Amino acid sequence: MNIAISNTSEKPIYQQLFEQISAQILGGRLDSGYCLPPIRQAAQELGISVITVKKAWEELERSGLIHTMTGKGCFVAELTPDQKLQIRNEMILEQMIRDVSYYKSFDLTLDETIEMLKKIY
Amino acid sequence: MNIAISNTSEKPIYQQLFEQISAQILGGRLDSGYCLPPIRQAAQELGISVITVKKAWEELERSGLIHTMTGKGCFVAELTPDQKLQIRNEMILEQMIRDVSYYKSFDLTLDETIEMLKKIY
Amino acid sequence: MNIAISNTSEKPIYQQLFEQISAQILGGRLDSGYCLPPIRQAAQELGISVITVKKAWEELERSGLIHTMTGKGCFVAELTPDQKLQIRNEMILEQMIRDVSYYKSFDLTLDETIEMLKKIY
Amino acid sequence: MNIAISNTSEKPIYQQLFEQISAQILGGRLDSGYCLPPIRQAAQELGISVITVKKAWEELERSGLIHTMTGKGCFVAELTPDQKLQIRNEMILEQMIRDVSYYKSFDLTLDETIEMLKKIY
DNA sequence: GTGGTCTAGACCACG
DNA sequence: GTGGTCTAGACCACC
Repeated sequence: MNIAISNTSEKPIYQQLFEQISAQILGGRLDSGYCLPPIRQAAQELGISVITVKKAWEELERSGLIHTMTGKGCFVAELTPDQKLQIRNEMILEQMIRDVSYYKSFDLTLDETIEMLKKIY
Repeated sequence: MNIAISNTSEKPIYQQLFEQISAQILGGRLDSGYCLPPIRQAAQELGISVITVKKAWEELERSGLIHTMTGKGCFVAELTPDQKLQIRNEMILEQMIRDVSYYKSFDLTLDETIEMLKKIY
Repeated sequence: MNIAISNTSEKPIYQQLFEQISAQILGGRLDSGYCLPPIRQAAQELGISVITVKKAWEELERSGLIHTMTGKGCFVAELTPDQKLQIRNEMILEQMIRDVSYYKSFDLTLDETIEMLKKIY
Repeated sequence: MNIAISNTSEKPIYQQLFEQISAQILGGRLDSGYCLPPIRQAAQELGISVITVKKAWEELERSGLIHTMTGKGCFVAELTPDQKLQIRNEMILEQMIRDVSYYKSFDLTLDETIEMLKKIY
């Protein structure tokens, strides 16, 4: 549970959780078959509500990244590296399309965008 | 009022308004001194609530892009091209920093980011 | 809101809600653009919790049957009769596949199944 | 013990066990007087918990399909073919009534139901 | 022990 | 007014 929750962020807590765990699974930092901590334990460790954790877990399951076995726990899904890469790229692409439409509304060119990106990275 | 409002977007309407007008001002499509339409008229034209328009106007004023003169209307602020460019870049940078932190959480490298951007643009 | 909730049923309340409203939308008894009652009102009318209603509404949105507009309400999605028919058949088919696998485990033949169905209908 | 347990299924494991053994008994694949394996052995073979097996056995006994003789084991009950057929049909009918009520909620006619069934079988 | 459901009630953002 | 999020706490089913 290497998770950082920001209460001040504009992003809902459950979404922060979802994104960070997604990234860990898709990046191979959480292996297939790994058992996530019980929602009550995770909630306590992170200092948030059980329900908030559950909501994040539900999103993960809906995305096919974990699999819940009632009474046993929640396990990281069995995904091939290819599948992981594809899901990762879809998630990023979906977000990036929104980002680019914002940049474009300011007439930001591709070159300008790349230049700014280089500074930030 | 060349504005496109999407009811299905996840973005709040007032923010869509704010972003589009900001972009028009900073891109020179709305000249300094131009008088924005009265909020009631704008609301009617766009088919949205007066309160929503007012909120967008307030945000614009807070950003220094327009200036409200009670009883007369809202006018685009007098800004030099340099000032406009600077505000524009700040707005974009602020957003891009958030975007990049999202990409990074998926271990997306700068090169990968640029490659995906090129496809989207 | 022509809904019947059974507290004794083994089915979760939110799922009963989801299924019944799905059926009403797909069957044309709730027209496109119709505004569902506010979740608080629906909860009160049905004598259940706001959260339970919300969960059902979320499932409906996830299935593309309704569209939520924060601050305005939840509206039945614009779907062509063809789209409705397709979604309906998919929902039924998904369930029927499970049903059939149960029948088959008892060596129930297609003819026997049809015969029993005729009696029940 | 020709049993297939699915951990990914939404159905509880004990119920999967119950249904499959019921079907085997009622279909004559498990003869009257046959001694079921000890729950510990069954649990080990299937890779599930002893408690889960015990719960399935209890359900089977409650349905009159097996008979437990403490210290000796669990034996398939003595049932005439007619009795078996009747119990089988009751079990199926009970389920099918629920299934049909679901189909009917979508205004699925008997003919449509039969047509879809034929495709699935 | 685990997750699944339902409850009541609070606070915030949006229109 | 609307929905969106988060909270605490209860009860149940499953393992």
